[in-house]
Amino acid sequence: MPKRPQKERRALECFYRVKSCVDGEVRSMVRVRYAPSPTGSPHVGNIRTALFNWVFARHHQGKFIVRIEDTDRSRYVPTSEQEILTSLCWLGLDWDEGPEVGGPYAPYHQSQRLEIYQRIAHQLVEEGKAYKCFCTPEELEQMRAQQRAQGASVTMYDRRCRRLTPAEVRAREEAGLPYVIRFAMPLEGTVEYEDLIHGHTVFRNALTDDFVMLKSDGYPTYHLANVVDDHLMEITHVIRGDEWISSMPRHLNLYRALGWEPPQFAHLPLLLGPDRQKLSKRHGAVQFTEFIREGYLPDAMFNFLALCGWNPGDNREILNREEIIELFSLERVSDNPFIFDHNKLLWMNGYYIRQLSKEQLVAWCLPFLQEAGLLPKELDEDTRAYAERVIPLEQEKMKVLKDVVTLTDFFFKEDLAVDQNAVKKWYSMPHIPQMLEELIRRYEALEPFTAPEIERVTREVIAWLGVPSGHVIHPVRVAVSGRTTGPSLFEMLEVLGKPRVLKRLRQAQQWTV
RNA sequence: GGGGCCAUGGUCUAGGGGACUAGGACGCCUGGUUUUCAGCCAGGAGGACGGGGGUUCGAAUCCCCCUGGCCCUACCA
Repeated sequence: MPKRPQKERRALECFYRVKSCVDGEVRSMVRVRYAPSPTGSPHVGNIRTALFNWVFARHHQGKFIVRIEDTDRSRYVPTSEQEILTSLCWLGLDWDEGPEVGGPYAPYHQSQRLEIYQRIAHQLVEEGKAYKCFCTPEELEQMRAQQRAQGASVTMYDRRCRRLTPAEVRAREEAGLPYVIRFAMPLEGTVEYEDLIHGHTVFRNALTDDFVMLKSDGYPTYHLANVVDDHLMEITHVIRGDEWISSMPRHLNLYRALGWEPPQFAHLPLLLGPDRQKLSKRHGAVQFTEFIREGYLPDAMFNFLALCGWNPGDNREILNREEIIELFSLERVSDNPFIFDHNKLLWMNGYYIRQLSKEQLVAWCLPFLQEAGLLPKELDEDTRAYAERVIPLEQEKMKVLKDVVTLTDFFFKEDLAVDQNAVKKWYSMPHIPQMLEELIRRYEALEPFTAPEIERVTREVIAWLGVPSGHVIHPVRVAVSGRTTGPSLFEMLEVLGKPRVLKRLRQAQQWTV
C-alpha cells in the first residue's frame, strides 16, 4: 500500500475542501475532469478512470467535468466521441459540465479553444520560456539516427533551435517555414510534487527535453492543452492513469512558467492483461462497448470497475453505487498495477444477474433474443408472455445476458440442434419406445399441463416401467431440448407447452429405429 | 540505454513494527442438495509476503542494494 502516512494523504485529498470552508464559500470546491481523446472506441481502462473521477466528485459533492481532447487531427475518429459519451451514460456517470450540457467554462472541446493555447504559447515565447522550432520531421529523425549511431543511449531533442538568434528566427519566419513551439525546459534543478496515490516524487529537469507544446498545424499537444484547461477550468484534482507520471516534469514546469498553482495529482494504477502487459485487444474484450454488447449489467460493471485499484478496506466486494460513493477515497487506491480478471468480472456479472427480478431480467434479455433472431422485433402478446416464462428458467446460469441466447434457443426454434452423443447414450435402452409411447398417451390426456401434474404422470410411467427415474428424465430432456443440460425438466415441459412437447416426443420416436 | 512506477497464493486484495499459525474474494478441488447443468450450502488444497543485507527484543510492515515486471522516452494522448 501507499507509503505516505494515511493522515497526510487524507489531508492532501481534502485540501481544497478545507480551503473552501475557511473561505466560507458556499460552492463545492472539488472539480475533477475526465478528458478522453476521441481516437477510437473507449478502452475499459479509460472508462475506469472516468468512473474514479466521477465517484470522487460525487463523494465530495464536487463537479465532474468532461472535456474532449480532440487535438490530434490525424487520429481523430468522428464516431468515438459519441461512443465515449454513450458509455458514460450507460454506466450512469453523469457530467455537470461538458459536451451537450455546456457549462461556465465552455467550450469543452479543445479543438474549439485553439486561440487560447496559441495565445499562451506565444506569450511564453515572448517571455523566453518557449521558442519556435523549425526542424522538420526528417531533420529530427536524422538527428536521432545520428545520436544512436554515436552510441548515445538517450535520444533527446538537441535544442538546436533554442540557440537560434532573433535574426535567424526572423529569417526563417519570413521564408514561411513552418514551425512548432517548444517549451524551454530548465537545464537544471528538480521539480517535485506529492502524488495523492504514490506520495512524494522528484524529477530532474535536465532529463526531460524541450517538448513540443504547439504543433505546426496550430493545435496544442496534450501537455499544453491539459495544463491550460485544467487551470482555466479550475480543476482541483487531476485523477488519471499512471502512464502520465513521467510527464509530470513537463506539466509542473509549465505551471511554474505560467505562474499557476498546479492542482493535486493522483495517478491510478494501470490496467494490465493476464500476461502483465498493458491491457489490449490481445486480452479479449477491452473496448467498453464490447462489454455492453456482451451483456454486462451497468451495476456490475460499475462495481467491478470501482474495484480495479480501489477497495473499501473491509472484505466487501459487492457494493452498490451509494456505498462506493460513500466509502471512496484516494487513500485507499492501490499503487500497484491491476491485472484485469475477466473471470472475476464474469462471476460478478452473474451475481448481479441473479439478483434481478424476473421483470428486470426479461427486460434486459429480450433485446439479445431479438438480436439473435429468436424473437421478432415486434412482439405480440403471446410471444412476449412465452418469452417471459422462458427467460427466468435460466437466470441462475447466465454470466452475461448474451448467454440467454444459447441457453434458451430451443424454446424458440422449431428445428432442434440435437446432441448426437446424448441420443446415442439414452436412446439405445430397450424401454425407450415403450416409454415414449406411454408418455405421449398420458401427456395428451393431461389437463392442466402443469409441472406438478406432469411430474405426477411422469413418475407413474417411471414406476410402471420399473427403471431408475433418470432413465426417463434424461431421454425426455434430450427429446424436447436436444441436449443434456437445461432447466428443471417438469417446469421446462410446462413452459414449452403440450403441443411442442408432443411434437418433439414424436420426433424422438424416430431415433429409436 | 535513461527516467519513473510497482513487487503478499494462479489472479485481485487486507495488512501502516508485536493482535499473522498472514485474513477475504475470484478460480481450482471435495462433499451435500437435485432429474442434468447452474445455483446454493459445507469443507479443502494453495503463500516461508521477489532475493540479499541492515535497523529492532521483535519486520510482510522501516532503510539500503539487487532482481524482475510495467510505463514513459512522438509535431499520440
